[in-house]
Amino acid sequence: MINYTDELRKHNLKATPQRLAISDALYINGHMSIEVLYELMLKKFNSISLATIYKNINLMMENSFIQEVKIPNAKSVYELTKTAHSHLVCDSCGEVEDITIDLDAIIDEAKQISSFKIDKASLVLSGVCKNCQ
Amino acid sequence: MINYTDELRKHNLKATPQRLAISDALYINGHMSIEVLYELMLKKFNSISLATIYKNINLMMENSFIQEVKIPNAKSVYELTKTAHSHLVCDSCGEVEDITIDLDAIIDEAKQISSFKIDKASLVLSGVCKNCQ
DNA sequence: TATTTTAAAGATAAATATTATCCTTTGATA
DNA sequence: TATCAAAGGATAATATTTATCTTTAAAATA
Repeated sequence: MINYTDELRKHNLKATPQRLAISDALYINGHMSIEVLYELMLKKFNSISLATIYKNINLMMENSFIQEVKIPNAKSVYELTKTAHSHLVCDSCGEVEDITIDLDAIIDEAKQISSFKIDKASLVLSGVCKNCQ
Repeated sequence: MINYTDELRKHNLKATPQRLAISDALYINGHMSIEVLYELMLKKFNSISLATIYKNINLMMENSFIQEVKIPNAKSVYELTKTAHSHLVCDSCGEVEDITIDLDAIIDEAKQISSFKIDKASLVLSGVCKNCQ
């Protein structure tokens, strides 16, 4: 188990017990929706407020400690910020997995055929996971 | 100007004036949020209900007549369904543009390194558009 | 370590966004 | 043109997210 105290502070976030628990939950589960995260946090802090979840998620995003992953036909999930990567989503069970694919060639191609200055690529691949096949 | 009557019917959607107007608006504007679409439709039908917008957007999505585009840090926009393509988003003005890039190589790579059965790829590139540079 | 300061937590109200319901109207088919 | 299922409008009900206010606690500092 990692202690996220320093990591939070590096992102200008006070290391409160609630934030440490959110960090742990995201570390363990990888990707969580607001709803699921709230349910889980309620087990640890029986009086945690939903507003606390929202405030922390928003602040953690502003400070780049976590990131939102928008998924086709599903609610957003959140993950700890790590090196750039893409996502795999199971259309059957909803499971979200990280996958690292080099998108440089794609980005270069896009730069050539468009007039945009491109600096980020977000790729979500949908399909059926091993378990659901 | 295209007449979407037949196109709607092909997707099992009755061709009502409201739906024809929504189709036209999406054809002309390319990508629109619920909010902007509603504002625009109000100019044409001064008593159109917001519920009508939602009901139609949802039904049109179910029937694959339109598609939702989820964008990082912004509200979803909707577009008429066309052949598979990716999107470019301007972080400055929010403009969304279509871009066609072959993602087959990427999908093949993902298939090899994961245990998922992959059937769809959704790519959103972010940057700064010509106008905002 | 005690004190002070500032920010976060909790409770809850308010604001937004989305969906459901019910009645009226209308598009599509015969 | 008559019929009927479906769509529209009005609006209530839910769901989601944000704001406000008071209390509590993290972290800086004396």
